[in-house]
Amino acid sequence: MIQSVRGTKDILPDDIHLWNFVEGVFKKISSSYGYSELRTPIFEKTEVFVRSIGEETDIVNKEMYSFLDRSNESITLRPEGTAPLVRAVIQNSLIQQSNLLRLWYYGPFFRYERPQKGRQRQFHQYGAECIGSEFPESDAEIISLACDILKGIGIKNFKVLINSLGNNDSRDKYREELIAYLSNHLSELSEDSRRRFEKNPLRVLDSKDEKDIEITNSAPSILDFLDKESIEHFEGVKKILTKLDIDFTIHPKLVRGLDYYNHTVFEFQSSELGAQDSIGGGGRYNQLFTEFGAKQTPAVGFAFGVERLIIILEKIIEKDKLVQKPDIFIVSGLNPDDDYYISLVKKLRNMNLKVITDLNRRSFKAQMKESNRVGAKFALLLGDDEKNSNNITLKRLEDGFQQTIAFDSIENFNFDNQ
RNA sequence: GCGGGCAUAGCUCAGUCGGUAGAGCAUCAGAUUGUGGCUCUGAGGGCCAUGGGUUCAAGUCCCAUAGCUCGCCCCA
Repeated sequence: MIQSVRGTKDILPDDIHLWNFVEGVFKKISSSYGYSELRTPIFEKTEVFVRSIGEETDIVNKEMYSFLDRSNESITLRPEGTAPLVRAVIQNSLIQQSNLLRLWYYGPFFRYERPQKGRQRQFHQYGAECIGSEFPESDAEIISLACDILKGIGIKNFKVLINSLGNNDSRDKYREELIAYLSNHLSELSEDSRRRFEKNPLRVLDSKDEKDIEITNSAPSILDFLDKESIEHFEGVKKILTKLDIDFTIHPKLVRGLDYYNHTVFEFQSSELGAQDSIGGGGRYNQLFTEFGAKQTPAVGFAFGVERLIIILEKIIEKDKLVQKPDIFIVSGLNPDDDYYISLVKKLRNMNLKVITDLNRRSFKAQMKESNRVGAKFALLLGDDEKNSNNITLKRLEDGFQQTIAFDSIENFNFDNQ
């Protein structure tokens, strides 16, 4: 049997309702915050990601789906959304047209990783970016938007972790101090963390190894290295979040995987997910535009892993509630090409009712069963009797109540309030 | 890229000491002609993941390959 590619999944009719629901929440909440959707292509020149994400990151080194196209250009299936969006903003001069952009995106992304729960090779992200403000109120707006989406989906048990990496000066100073501290404990660190130490020392801070945690607990804290500007920014964010009643935890060891973050970084976690407990995260990236050769432009944004949201949603909602049941199942003894039958179906569909008919010429009884199985509100019984008297028979399946209605007065029948 | 586990009907799973497959649910059909759910009766449905090996004999034991899954790494 031919199978789908490893790490990819079909979203079946049974599950699509969950996706439609979540996607509806994305649209509704984004719109209520004044965010507009921006769709970028699913692939980009490889350069877009190498420049922005950082050459030393695992994403770029071993997780990208890159290939040479027929004109020998290196192309990459997008592994994340911020870089393409920034590319699009610059290329289309959007920031020149308006000095503040509120944008969101949603779609599939690709990383060549070992699949596990909540992690696939083709996965989906929703993200929002606020571009053009350096002030803490924009950080707060983004975090608030994210929280409202989670609430809109019905997810209540999530944690908001925040931290500040400070501006470049603060971050560099801290990096040096951290390296100095860790060098003294190198031999005690796990193998993984020694490797991180070489490539990206900040990442040692979120090791899961017990011994590493012990060591980094005594390491200098980034928060002690923030300069005046960085402190003011961080305090501003915290103040607004508090006033918005957003319950956050300051987590000085939170650093994010992508190189382009500075100042505020944050992450949303849920305990429902096992090891992949992060449902989303983001932060401020004031330098990213300059990486693309554009004028420095302050920005802040975040992304959710939609598969992870769906996993949680499945646990807290009854799928049935999202399914639109048919209004009418037509149980017919007439020929499938009978004029009376066809004009009836046409009429009902024109009334915007969800109408299902039998296509397998099955027995009257089997059609009744089917109407029950699909959860239709009414079975509409149709045969020679009805045809000859220009009537229909409607049976309410919930309680079996049956009534006869004239064909010409169907428009006046209220199918909802029955 | 590195470890552990799993695989039998559409689904959830049995399958003894190695002797060529079972249940429940679902599906379909009947239980006096055009009336569902409950009940009863019956039916269909399996290359036992794939490929090798051991054996008189393999769903069962061994190896390999894909896949899924749980961790690590990484990240959303």
